[in-house]
Amino acid sequence: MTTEERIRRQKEMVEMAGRFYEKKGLQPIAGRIVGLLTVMDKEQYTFDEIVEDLQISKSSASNALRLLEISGAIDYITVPGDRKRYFQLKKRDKFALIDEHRVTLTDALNYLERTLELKADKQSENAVLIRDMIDMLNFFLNKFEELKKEYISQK
Amino acid sequence: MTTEERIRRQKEMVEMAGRFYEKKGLQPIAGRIVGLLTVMDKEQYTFDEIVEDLQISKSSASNALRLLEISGAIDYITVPGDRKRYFQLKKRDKFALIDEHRVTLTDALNYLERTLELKADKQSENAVLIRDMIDMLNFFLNKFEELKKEYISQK
DNA sequence: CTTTTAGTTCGGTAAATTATAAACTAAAAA
DNA sequence: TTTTTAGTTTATAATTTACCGAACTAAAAG
Repeated sequence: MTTEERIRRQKEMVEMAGRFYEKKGLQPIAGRIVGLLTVMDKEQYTFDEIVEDLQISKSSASNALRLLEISGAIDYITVPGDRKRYFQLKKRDKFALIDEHRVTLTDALNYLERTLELKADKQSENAVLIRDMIDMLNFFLNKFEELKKEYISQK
Repeated sequence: MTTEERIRRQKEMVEMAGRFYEKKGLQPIAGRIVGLLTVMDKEQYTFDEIVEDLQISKSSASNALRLLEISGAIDYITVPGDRKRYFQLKKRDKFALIDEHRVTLTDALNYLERTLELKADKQSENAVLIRDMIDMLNFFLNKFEELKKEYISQK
């Protein structure tokens, strides 16, 4: 693969990544920024480079960058004697992705438990289904921690 | 807890459930409908009951119900000699919730694999992080199936 | 044949979201 | 001191989403 070919494909991938992050609730421009910082070989981008590469306005960039920093997706470094910020993907624990899912499942578990409590007839079809799901969620959530340990020790 | 107290709390719970499903991408009214069918003791609702209970227009109800049926969240039964549809939560496999997460994680895995392939320097910080995440996702996704089997056999 | 029932479809609108341009600011450079 | 840099803020435009009312329809009931 030539360098130009690689860069072309990477730019396509930034778009795909953007849509991927949009589905997770990011606004389009924020998604593209995360895509850019994840997919391209360059790992630090200045404000102006982001504006230029994604062809967006400075205000959109400013807004999205602020949001992404608050939410912990990105951060930036500075170099002494250089006023620019160099934005980069926040180096997260590799378990972060899995842990997010664990949180979502825990939320679901809480919602289902509170719902079951309020059922007049705990033997109704829905109540039984809810109880089954609660039971299964508990099983999986407990195993999560075990799996993490197993994974770490195996390395 | 008196019956009125229970119903009052259940109605509060329908709101909470609605917001819960909104976060999953459902529009507000669709979320409330799923909440209603999940939380309340009544397990089948007619079109008019939904319109009445949630205080929404017929068109909003029609729209949301169509969407929810297409997406497989609800279905309805009919009774011979009765033109009404009785909407209910689709009785899904209790693993459905877990399986959805598996699909999401698989999507993430694909995205990361395609991204890693395009990296010029596979030893760059991001590339190494991406490889670690891919490795861990593979580990967890494989264990998922094992866990399902373990859960089923233990019952 | 007319009326009622059980919704569906269409057109419009209000509200929310997303993005922009332009004015502004604080710090550094000239 | 003036100018430039590196953004931020503000006001607004454009787009999208969510919802409603009203007209409509197909089947059943009267």
